[in-house]
Formats: sequence, structure tokens, C-alpha cells
Amino acid sequence: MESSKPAASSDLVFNTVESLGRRIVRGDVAPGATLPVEQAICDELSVSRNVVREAVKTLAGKNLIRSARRAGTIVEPQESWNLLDPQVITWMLEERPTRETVLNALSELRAIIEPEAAALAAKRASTEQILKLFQIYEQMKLHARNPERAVEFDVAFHRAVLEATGNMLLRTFSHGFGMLLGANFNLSIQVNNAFIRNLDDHRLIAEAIRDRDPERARAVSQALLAKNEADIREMRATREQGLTAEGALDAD
Amino acid sequence: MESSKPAASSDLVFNTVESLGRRIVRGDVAPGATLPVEQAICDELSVSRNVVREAVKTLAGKNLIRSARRAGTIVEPQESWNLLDPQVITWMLEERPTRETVLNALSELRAIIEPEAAALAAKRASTEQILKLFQIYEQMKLHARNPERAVEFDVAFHRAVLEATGNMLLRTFSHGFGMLLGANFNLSIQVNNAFIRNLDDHRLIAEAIRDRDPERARAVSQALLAKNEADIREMRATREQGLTAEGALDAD
DNA sequence: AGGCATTTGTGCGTATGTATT
DNA sequence: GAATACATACGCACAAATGCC
Repeated sequence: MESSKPAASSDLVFNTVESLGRRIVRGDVAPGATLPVEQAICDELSVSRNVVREAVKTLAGKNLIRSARRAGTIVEPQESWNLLDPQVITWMLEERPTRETVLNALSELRAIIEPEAAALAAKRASTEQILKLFQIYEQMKLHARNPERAVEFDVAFHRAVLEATGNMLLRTFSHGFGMLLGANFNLSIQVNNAFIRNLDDHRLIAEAIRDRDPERARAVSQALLAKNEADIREMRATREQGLTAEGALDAD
Repeated sequence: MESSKPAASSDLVFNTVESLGRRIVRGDVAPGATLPVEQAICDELSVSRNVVREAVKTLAGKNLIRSARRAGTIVEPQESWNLLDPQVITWMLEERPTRETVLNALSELRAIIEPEAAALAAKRASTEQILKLFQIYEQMKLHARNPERAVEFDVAFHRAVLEATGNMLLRTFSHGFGMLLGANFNLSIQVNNAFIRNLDDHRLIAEAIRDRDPERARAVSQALLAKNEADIREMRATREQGLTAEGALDAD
């Protein structure tokens, strides 16, 4: 089979990318500043210069850095970063301050995109895509009491809607979007029964799309988002006084 | 001085990225298929393996390809591609069929995002950002008779609105979005006086944002988009019978 | 203004692991 | 199981650019 996890433990380039990428996203080296020179990175991570160079090119491909001959490799301003890249998103979600910022931005973006995506999907989804929506919904229902699995299918549902729009750009969003949604849901489902409460809305969305009813699809999607935002707000409020739970998110 | 054009003519890695990237985006090598083996690319482009390897990593950083140990470097499915990456967009716009697809997708996406972005900007734009909107508008007016320059400022205006939303993710879109808009505008302004006709709407958007009137900002933005779509439709219709003009878009 | 030192860019040879044949 | 082909990994040497003195 195919390892969907891109990292073997001794993929030197990958590990170097992760190490450097995290530093940049975390802000250890600010936009405009330069990374350590290649040789220094080689020494620190005990890898050859070629490995570092390939790692640097990988990050440059994500527009996180840009290297110039004598000046070193400098960090690009954040607005150049590819914030929909799964790896970049992972890094952003690992640090508390950036995670908050990204997830807030996500809430707004969802409110903008998802209802319209649902409406578009209602106009254009293929029968296969509609079927898939219902299948995912069934899986959600099946795992309703198992938050981890449930979130996975919840994300899949929203991605499937984006894909059903038939819009190339919207479809592209679905990857990065999915990762962000995962983080978002992991927050919101901590609210009592939030997931089960929202289950019906997912069915309603699927049905509206099946019935080719864009208006209803949009409306239900908006309703779902409103609840989600309320859950997030409640969760935040709870956490501010209680400051409980939350672990298991540090990687490395 | 900073060269915003990233390519010196003898930046081997860059040129290799461009060459391979174009092939992939153009569909010369389909998703799922593998690129020629490294040595073959080295021979063809007369570069060393290091150069090819770094180029491959760059493209992998954009999620266009993924290299597996024995299998070669295989092209990722299109929905994995980073379609907001300026380079990727450039490549997509160079070929007629993909250009049509992307620009169509863009029209839809604009209709979804821009009115809401304008509304958000009306709520949150800083005075500097508002000022900038008006400055850009003045430039648009100034160059109204010079399509090339005008398009440039038109794009800048729409990007400035996205940036004024204060939303991290929306801001990220502004780069790739801008390039797409440029291509879009270059089409739509071929319609008689389209640019001058739309000039007022840009002012109205800026004013609505200045007046902190989200509803009006949204409405005017929608009106502008509707006109733009009509222009594009007209342009396409004209072109189908006449099949005139259009040159100067082939690179390399 | 000119040379020098630093830093990335490029080329090549080779070793190693792994999956296919 | 051995041979093979491909990709990863490493090290060294030189080229080219550019900021600094």
C-alpha cells in the first residue's frame, strides 16, 4: 500500500523541512530576517549541505522563504505564505497564538464560502457525489459517540461539499480547509453533545443538495455554521475560567 | 534594488522548475504518471542531478508532484496542486484550455468572496487601508485610457480590499487572486469602455468601506461583478464568431 | 572605487537502501 | 534469492554574485 504519511523517520530532507518550517511559522526567525547559513544548519542537524538545500527549495516552493546569493535565505512576509498547504497549516496549528488567529480567520472564511459552496453543489453535484455525501453522513452517525472518528467524517463531509461544487479553485481549498476544519471541530465538539446536535444539519444539507435546492442548501449550511460558532464561543468562555483539558497536540 | 522577477536567465534550478512545472500543468505528463527519470531530465536540460533534485523539491513543495523511492516522481492529482501559487497560476494561464477553466472558476469564486470581503473591509479597514483604496482609485482614473496600466491598478484595488479585511486567509488569497484577476481584466476590458464604465463602482466600494457601511459595500461589489461577468460573456460571444485579436501570451 | 570574504549556486562521483524483476 | 534500476544521501570542489571594508 501507499504510506499517506510522507515521513519515514529517516527522511533527512523531510525532517529538515519540518524543523526549518516550524521555526519560520513559529516566528523564531521573523519575516525579512535570514535563516542561519547553510553550513550552520548542516552542523546543527547533522545533515549534508545537499539535504539542507533541498529542504530550502521545498520551503521556497511554499513561498515561505527566498534565497539570494550573498544575502542568505530570507523569510518572506506572511501574506506570501501558502496558508492552504497542509504542512504549513500543521505548523500553524501547533503554536497557540497562531492557532487562534488561523482558526478565527477560518470561521470567517467558512461563513463566506461554505453556504455558497453548498448552493453550488446543489446545482451541480453528480449523483456519485451526492451518494458520497449520504455515505459520509451515515459514517458520521455511526461514529457519533466516538469523537475522534466522528471529526474525521465531519471533515470529509465538508470537503465533499466543496468538491461537489465542480469548481476547480474551491476544490483546491478542500485539502487545507479540511485540516483546519479538523482543528476547529476538535475544539467545538468538546461542547456537550455538539456533534450529535449538528448531525441533523448535515443530513439536511445532503438532502437539499440531492433535491437540487440551492436556497435550502445555503440556509441549512448557514444554520450549521452559526451553531458551530456558538459552540466555539462557549468553549472559549469555558476555557478562560476553567482552563482545563487540552493536551496531546505537541508534536515532535 | 530588488528584482521582483525571480528569474535570472541562468538560474538553472528556476528554469528547470519552470520547464517541469509547465509540462505538468499543461498535462504533458498526467496526474498519476511519472516524470522522466532524473538522469533523463539532466541530459535533456543539460543540468546536473542536484539541480533537477532541487527543482523537483520545489515542485513537491507546491504539491504538484511527489517522489517515491523506487517508483519515480509521480504527478499529484490536480486538486492537490496549490492553485493560488503565482507560478502555478502563470503556468495555468498560459494554455488555452486550462485558462478557460481557471478563469471560469475564478468568476464564481469572486462572486462568493469579494462582496463579503468588501463587507468585512467596511467593518475593519484601518484608515491607512481606506486611504490606500482611494489612492489606487485615483490611479485607476488617471490611467483610464491606458488599459495595461489600468488593469494593474484595478487588480491592486481588489487586492487592497482583500487585505483590508484583516483576515489572514483572505489576505493570503490576494496574491494568487491578483494574478488571476489580471488575466480576467485583460479579457473584460476589451469590451468597449468597460473599464471606464466600471470606474464609478470602484469609487462606490471605497466610499462604502470608508463610511463603514457593510451592506452597501457588499451590494456595490456585487453590482461590479455582475457587470464584469456580462462583459466576459460578451467578449466570449464576440470572439466565437470573430476570432480576432489575442496575442502575446505565450511565454518561453 | 576596488578587492575580498562570505554565501548561495552548480557539478560530479559515489555509497546505500529498497522495491521490482 | 540475486540482480537491477531508481531514488536518497553525502562530500567535496569550484563558480558566481554581492555586501562590506
